Amino acid sequence: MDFVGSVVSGVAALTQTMEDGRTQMVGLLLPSDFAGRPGRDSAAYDVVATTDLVMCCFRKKPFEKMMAETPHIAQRLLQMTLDELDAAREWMLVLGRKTAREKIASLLTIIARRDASLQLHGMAGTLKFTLPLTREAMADYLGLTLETVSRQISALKRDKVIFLEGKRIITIPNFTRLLEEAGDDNDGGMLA
Amino acid sequence: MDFVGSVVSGVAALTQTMEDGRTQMVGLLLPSDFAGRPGRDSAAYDVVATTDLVMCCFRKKPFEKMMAETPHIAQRLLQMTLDELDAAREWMLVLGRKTAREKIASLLTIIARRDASLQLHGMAGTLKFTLPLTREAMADYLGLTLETVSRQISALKRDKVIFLEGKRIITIPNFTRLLEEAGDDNDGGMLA
DNA sequence: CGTATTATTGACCACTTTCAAAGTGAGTGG
DNA sequence: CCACTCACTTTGAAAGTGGTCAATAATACG
Repeated sequence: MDFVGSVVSGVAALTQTMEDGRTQMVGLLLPSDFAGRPGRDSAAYDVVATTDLVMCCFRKKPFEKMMAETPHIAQRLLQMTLDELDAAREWMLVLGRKTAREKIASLLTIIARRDASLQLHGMAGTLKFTLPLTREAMADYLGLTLETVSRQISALKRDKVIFLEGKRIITIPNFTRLLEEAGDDNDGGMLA
Repeated sequence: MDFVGSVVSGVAALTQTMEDGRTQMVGLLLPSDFAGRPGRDSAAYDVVATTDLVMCCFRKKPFEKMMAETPHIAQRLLQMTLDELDAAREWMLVLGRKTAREKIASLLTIIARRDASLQLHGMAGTLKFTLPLTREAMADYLGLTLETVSRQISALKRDKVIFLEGKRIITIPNFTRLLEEAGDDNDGGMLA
């Protein structure tokens, strides 16, 4: 990886894989997210696009030079890295302590929020968005099997927490209900 | 949290807790680790000492001032944060995809490595160290119950991967064997 | 259309959890 | 000094969640 850059549209995944093939997604790059590690040469993870993807890239060397010259940029980058760290740690709670159903609900919550902020509309009323991940990618993100993902999505549909059009388009009639299902009773004041 | 600082001796844990009491450790602060988030006021997690703890602290305000004036420090901090991010992501693989036995072995691996680098000896031959965590703290780190932790430690002992003196002092006769048990067949060149 | 990929569903099984009981050990006070 | 207590740990049996294997269905694509 000789580049750094940020996602313009589409979705990419950072994944780690064990020798026997078990894989875990360790980061999800949605539009506006930054990728790459200034000051590092090692590519610690695999980065794979899960949809068509447009990124805005810079060669790493000039970018690092700019960083050294502009303290403000290093500061900004530190803030973004701290945000990523927060996201990773929140995800550790999901992976370690939530049930399969809660995991699915948590993922939908994240995607819904990101989509809402991108579309510049709030979280009130019904939300509708396209899942940018296959069931398998969701499973890799959640530490589940794709069968379990499928079953839990069916269960959430049966319980009317979500509605599906086709396999990818999801409607959420009541976001608060989804948050409850995620075990995140607290809505974090994001209902704005 | 009006301080930042680094651990001199002892161990502290960063934990996140759900309303119903389920808790997940999201970071382990061992000697030489840094704690605190320059530029942030929110304390996103609980920080609890799990042993007697000595830290070297700075008030956050003057520290941030120093950071703004000394670009080198911001750079260093970014590197440390990237390291933490790597550690968090490695842990996501553990939480999401490893079995209980592999999880225990992975944790022992980390503690053994940290202890070795602190004691300034390599990973060859037999290693011996004190577990700085209760079974419950280990369970919270690994996303398991304390009973499962206890059972798996007993199993590793039965299989002679580890030896115990009392409940806290662990001897590892063959580190490579432990790595295999952790599912990390690759030793990362740390055998030095 | 036919083939390949992705998704759903079912039956069965394994691993981890839950609930419960008993064991260990350090520290305290009689 | 010993018995008592409390926290921590170990162990067992039963139950449950998610995994595995397998068949079927839906969708995309040539």
